[in-house]
Amino acid sequence: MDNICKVCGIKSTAANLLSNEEVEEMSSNCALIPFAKGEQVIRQGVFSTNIVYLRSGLAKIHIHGPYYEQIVRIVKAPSYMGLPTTIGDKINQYSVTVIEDSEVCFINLETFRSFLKENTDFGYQIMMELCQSELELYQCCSNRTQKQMRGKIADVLLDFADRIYCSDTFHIPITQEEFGNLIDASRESVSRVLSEFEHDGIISTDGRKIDILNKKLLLKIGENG
Amino acid sequence: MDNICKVCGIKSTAANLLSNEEVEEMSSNCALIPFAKGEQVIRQGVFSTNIVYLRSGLAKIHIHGPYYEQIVRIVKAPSYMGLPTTIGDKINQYSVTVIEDSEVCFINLETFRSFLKENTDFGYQIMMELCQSELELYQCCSNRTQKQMRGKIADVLLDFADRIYCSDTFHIPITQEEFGNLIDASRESVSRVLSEFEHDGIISTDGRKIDILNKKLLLKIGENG
DNA sequence: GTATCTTTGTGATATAAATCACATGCCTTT
DNA sequence: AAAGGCATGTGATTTATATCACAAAGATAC
Repeated sequence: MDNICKVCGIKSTAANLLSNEEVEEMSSNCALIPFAKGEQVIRQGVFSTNIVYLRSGLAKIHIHGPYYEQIVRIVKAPSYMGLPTTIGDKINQYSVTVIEDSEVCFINLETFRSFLKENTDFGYQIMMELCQSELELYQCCSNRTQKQMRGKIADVLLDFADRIYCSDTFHIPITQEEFGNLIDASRESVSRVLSEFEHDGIISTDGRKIDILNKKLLLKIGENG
Repeated sequence: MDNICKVCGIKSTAANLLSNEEVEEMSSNCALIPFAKGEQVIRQGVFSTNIVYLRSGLAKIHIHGPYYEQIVRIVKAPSYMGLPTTIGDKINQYSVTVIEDSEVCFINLETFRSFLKENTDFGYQIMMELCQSELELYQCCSNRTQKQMRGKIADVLLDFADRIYCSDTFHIPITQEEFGNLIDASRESVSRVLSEFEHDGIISTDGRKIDILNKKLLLKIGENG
């Protein structure tokens, strides 16, 4: 059996705390699988059977709402996906779908659990990551509801530029419909505000391609709601 | 030194997994303090220095938003408060204020950390609780934005009845202004919908006292948004 | 017990954003 | 290359809810 995890250059911070024997054990209980844009990795409502690690690519976390499928957030690799729903609850409480071609590692849940129980450094690191993502959710909660559309759209554009693509020129990886579901707005409103931003010289667009021209103003719009 | 934690009848599930020696150590590094309604236990923006355990009472978790202080959720004792912001980040990312007279245990952070590192059962249990609260936040996120006022108000009333007070008759522990901040609505709208519910015979009110008369209908309003 | 502040109730008006409607553009499939 | 389907742009209209305004009722302080 080849020890694929050992040679993997993009292991998680937690996995780097595992011993050689543990890495080997992980390797034997882990599968690296390519996912094409649009394929679903975790499905809300079904049993969770594996830990999911997004090795490369980009994914959206989404959840059934009363009216539409709400996109809660967009996660960039490398990152575990859905830890709380996998280790905390038997049934997935939300879905994860890849929005760019990605690589996903499926790690056997029992193997992962045994690391948690036996390697306290590993457990501690995973716990820190859970804490971090919970804190981000709190932020999410208050921004989502108090800001108005222009502010929320500005925030998302800045998030793409700064966190996801690390460039002021990028390609929006979701449709305007999904963009709306991410910020709780209608597709039409997203389109209108984007046009408005372009008209005001804040961005330039070419299809899904976005160029941020006046970042300072965009930041200000984001702050003021 | 008296071992107050040993005789405490409402220890957390995690604390019940500690050894006698550990309980004794916790006892020596822990203070039980009464809090009066309205007093703040955790303040956003300052250093976190202790683990906070709400032993009895009721508290609200709130966070600065761009326009108002958003109440994220209401937590009933017994429960740890603000674990992610205490162990995950040095600076509190949100505030916790007691909304009924309560008892709070402050546990030394380093003591708690040492339990996490040395007692894997304890650590595992804390991790499960973190997972659980993160999942609740996801739910929060989608309900908060997709439902309209009547639905959100119905949900909160049902939550008070079923989770918080376990009775269809109860006293609302927050002002209508705060009620609004919890569901992202204006104070006036809350007042209006409550009047409406009373007029429709769904609830009866006497000041802050609420009696749920038609729970089935309330559930339906909550579901339909 | 009176005065002051806070909380609540309710009408009138304003407004952000949804919805509806339809045109246009773009990708994919054959 | 044509056809069909999905994604986008933009105007007109509707609607839920905020905001404004003020009165009444409770709570708290003096």
